[in-house]
Amino acid sequence: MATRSPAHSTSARERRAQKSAEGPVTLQMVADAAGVSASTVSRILNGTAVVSDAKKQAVDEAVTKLGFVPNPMARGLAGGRTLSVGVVTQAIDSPFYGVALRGIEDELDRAGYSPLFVSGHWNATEEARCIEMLRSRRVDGIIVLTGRLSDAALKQTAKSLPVVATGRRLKAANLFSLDFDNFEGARLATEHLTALGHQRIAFIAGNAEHPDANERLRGYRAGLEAAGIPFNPELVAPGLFHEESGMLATERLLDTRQRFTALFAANDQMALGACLALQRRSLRVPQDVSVMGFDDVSMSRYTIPPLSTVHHPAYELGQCAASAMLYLLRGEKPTLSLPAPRVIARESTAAPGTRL
Amino acid sequence: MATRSPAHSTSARERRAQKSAEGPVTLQMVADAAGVSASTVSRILNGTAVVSDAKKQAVDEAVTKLGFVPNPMARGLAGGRTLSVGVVTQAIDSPFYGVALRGIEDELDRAGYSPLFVSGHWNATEEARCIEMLRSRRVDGIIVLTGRLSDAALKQTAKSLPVVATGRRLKAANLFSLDFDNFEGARLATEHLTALGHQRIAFIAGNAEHPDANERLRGYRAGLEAAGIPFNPELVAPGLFHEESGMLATERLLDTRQRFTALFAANDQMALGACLALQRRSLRVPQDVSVMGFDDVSMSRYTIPPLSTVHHPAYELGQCAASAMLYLLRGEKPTLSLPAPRVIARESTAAPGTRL
DNA sequence: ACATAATTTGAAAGCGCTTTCATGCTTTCG
DNA sequence: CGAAAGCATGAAAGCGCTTTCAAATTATGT
Repeated sequence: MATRSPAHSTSARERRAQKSAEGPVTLQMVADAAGVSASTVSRILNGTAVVSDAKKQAVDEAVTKLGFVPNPMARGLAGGRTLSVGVVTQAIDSPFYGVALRGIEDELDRAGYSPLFVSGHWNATEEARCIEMLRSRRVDGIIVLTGRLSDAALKQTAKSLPVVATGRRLKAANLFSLDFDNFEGARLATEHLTALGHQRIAFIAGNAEHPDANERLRGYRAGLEAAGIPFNPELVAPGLFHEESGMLATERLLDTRQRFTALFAANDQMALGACLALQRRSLRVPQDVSVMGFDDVSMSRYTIPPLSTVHHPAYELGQCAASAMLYLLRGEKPTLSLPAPRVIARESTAAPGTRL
Repeated sequence: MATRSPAHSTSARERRAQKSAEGPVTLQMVADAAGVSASTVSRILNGTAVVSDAKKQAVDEAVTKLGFVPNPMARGLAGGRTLSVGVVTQAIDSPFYGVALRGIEDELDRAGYSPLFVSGHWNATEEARCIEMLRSRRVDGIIVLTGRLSDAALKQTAKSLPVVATGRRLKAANLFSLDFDNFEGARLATEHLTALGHQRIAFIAGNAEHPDANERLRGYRAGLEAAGIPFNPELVAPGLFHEESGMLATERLLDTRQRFTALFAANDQMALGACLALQRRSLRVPQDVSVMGFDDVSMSRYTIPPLSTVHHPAYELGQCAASAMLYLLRGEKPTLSLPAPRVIARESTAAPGTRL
């Protein structure tokens, strides 16, 4: 480590001063302290080669004594890895995806990786921008939580970077996809309702461009069919996956004067909005109409009444995605799958009593 | 850029091949393409020095033509900056902090910075670990959203890195703190209740170690006092800021047989739990007891009944914090403050009617 | 016009780490 | 016992960029 010539040492001096104060300990310093070469320290730290126990000991001591922490940027620059994985989420403040992010964070952390979260806001263009940004930050891999990006685009990025995508079902090298069985979940939910005796079940659909939304609609129809109930398009209203839209959809449904004794919303947030709309019309849940949600967002246990819903394992989803990424990064092929959907019957559903 | 000796070019060749395939374009490549030196390109990119228009033109063209994206790691290593700021949040999936994170993300993004989120889980030790981790990643600054870390620790960190902290009020060089007026918010909420005619107002407190919690309790007492209502410790129950604890606290309150016509919870989540507990005891909100929350989490508009609460500007909080960090990074002194608290009267509060 | 100051620009030295490559060693075997 | 092998280790070459330093060029002063 050559010292700069004293003539123009202004910044050099500053930096040095900072260093002696409490500044970054470098590999070289550790090497000096342990009386070995930098290469050896690096080798020990990474377990890249066999090193005599004596030196290993000395280095370990020096590391703890100096409190050495490798500089990830230098490491990344030199080694081509950053120990960070990009996560494209849609909205960091979504009650559902938020917990998935926590799952990712926890799992990645265990392996010494750090997540880099960026939000695509359900917008393909923005998602593409996010991915570009993550690449420029040289993340080691990318996890895409659902979103609107085309499968082709995903496969394309998988050509240069391991990719894990949720909410899709696609096969490609270097790409692992993880899909929750939305169809089955919705079918189960519908079955729960028909088993209770409901015949006229309304449905609030999700955003049509959203892959999950269509699966859930399909599941609803399948559930109906299994119970021998004809599908009535007048009983389904479009929604946007948020409370407000659930409320509006319910009002619209009510206005059509179609009768229904149960209402199944494609997610909990819309179900919540639906409950409010129902209440405003003096309809009681579940006595007058049963309401069923989907996702089992944490808050659903505490709504009034507590919402019956389909459990969608968000945390596990995040964990699995992260875990799969870790496999990919190690060059292995992940073989993971999500828990099957199951309905959580709480108090918003009951056998049809009073009719609408 | 010297080429390695052909003898051991295996990896070099691979890398080169990858490069020509679609790989990372380097500064040097741009320089070559534009017929200038790397230094010049760097200068142009960073606006570090005056460069002739002709060269600037040529470089700009080369950059867009090759689609050059600077490698942030190299940049960080060389320049000592990473264009990233660490954000220690408490739980990435919190309904309140989630939107603050979005505010941070948006604001930082505007300036070309990226946030690095880590969760401290309301645990001082973990927060310290997070900060350590962020330092090791060489973030340019750290934003700490409330949390349990000691002020001293924060000041210490500020000695080597700009720090913006929310939920505190402390002065130090290189450190900016941003505090929402929880006291005033709680006072206002209580005032809202007393103005409605409530005399017996119960309070569900937050976690005692949480700074905000105490301020809110103080505000409650101040509000009571202003209305000439004596403070009754029997009417306050401790909570943990989540739904379950709100529910339990309410049950405990009900069990003491203390009468109250209104219930003020230190946050919306607990208020929600309280509503559920009340409902289970066949107490109607607001006819039998008015319920007031705090935070105005997005979901509160849609609870049954829609929750009266104090608006806590989470998004703005995030934005301000990020903006302040940007100032600090530029070496300027931020002068920002948060909007004042205001109560949002919805349907969970009303004049006392039936008594308990 | 000539010397001197002011500009632009390139060469080169790092930033802190990984990874060859080469070098002394110790080991093994004919 | 000497040659071929095997090991642990260090020196040095980058990774892609920023920033000095000095050289080259141009503008300025007398």
